[in-house]
Amino acid sequence: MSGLRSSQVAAATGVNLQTLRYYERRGLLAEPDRSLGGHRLYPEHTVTALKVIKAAQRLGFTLDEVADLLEAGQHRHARRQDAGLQARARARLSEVQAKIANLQVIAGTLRAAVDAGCDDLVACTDQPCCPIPFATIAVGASDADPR
Amino acid sequence: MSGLRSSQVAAATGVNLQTLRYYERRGLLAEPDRSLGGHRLYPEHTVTALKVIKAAQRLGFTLDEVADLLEAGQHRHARRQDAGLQARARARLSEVQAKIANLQVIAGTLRAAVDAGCDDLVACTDQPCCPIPFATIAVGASDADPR
DNA sequence: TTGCATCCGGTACCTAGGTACAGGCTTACC
DNA sequence: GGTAAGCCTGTACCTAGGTACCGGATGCAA
Repeated sequence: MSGLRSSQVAAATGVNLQTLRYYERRGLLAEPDRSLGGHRLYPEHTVTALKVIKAAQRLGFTLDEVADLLEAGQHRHARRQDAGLQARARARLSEVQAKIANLQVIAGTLRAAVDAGCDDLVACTDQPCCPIPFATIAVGASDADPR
Repeated sequence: MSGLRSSQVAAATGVNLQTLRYYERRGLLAEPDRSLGGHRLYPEHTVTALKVIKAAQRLGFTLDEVADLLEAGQHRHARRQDAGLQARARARLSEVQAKIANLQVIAGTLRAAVDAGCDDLVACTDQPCCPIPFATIAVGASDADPR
């Protein structure tokens, strides 16, 4: 009985060895078979699974969401209405679009600050000669992920 | 001798009371005067300062950067070449633009996934009939803030 | 002066996604 | 069989930006 050793999987995917175990704890990776001595022996498709996980992360899904999506893919029947990749992708898409819109507002403000030549946050805020309303700017348009 | 009590400042700015002390520890707020019993008495302009801090945060600056910017605004001479608001705003602007570009790639991919009707991450990855290359998608275009 | 709301400092905890370390066992190769 | 590399579990730590809790002190009004 054979399989990939954890360092091989790590090397093949660029994922840290500790992270592999972390994903296992989080339920993203199935528990692999073990050697007689207790060492993990991964099946080949684990490499694919990790690539999928990383791709989904790059699309902005959290690890919890990725776990749900993988789960939903397994037993397709008896799953919640909005658990499918379709619905999640649509929801995620509108989040990403909202984020883009926020960032465009922010970019516009930064450009204005540069163009106006402001060089002191507090002075600009106190005096109305500065065109940038620092005290009230872009409320609710946080750069941070709002999820 | 008077001034605003911490709860008044908190209420006026929507900032948590603990956060006020946190900002003081981080050097974002000057240490205020105290009552005889040791209670903080804030000057009026602290409210403005907090609004500025929150605005700068919304523009995507970290608290460390905000502290630097406030510092730089105080003693304008003898400061580093790139410490000014101008330079920082320019740098931040290009970061924001890069982030927008990344998100646009991600949005495009999500749209493709929705249009193609994929509903199973792993199946889509294994079979080449799916137009979405989950295993190789948008490498380096993480949604996470790359700073 | 009593009573209650507020504030104090210090410390611990939270999210998200990992990463590192310690001490001991296993595997592989010569 | 020896030995070095690799792997095991468990636990602690990291970033960033806060938030919560505790026991005790203070402020203020009646």
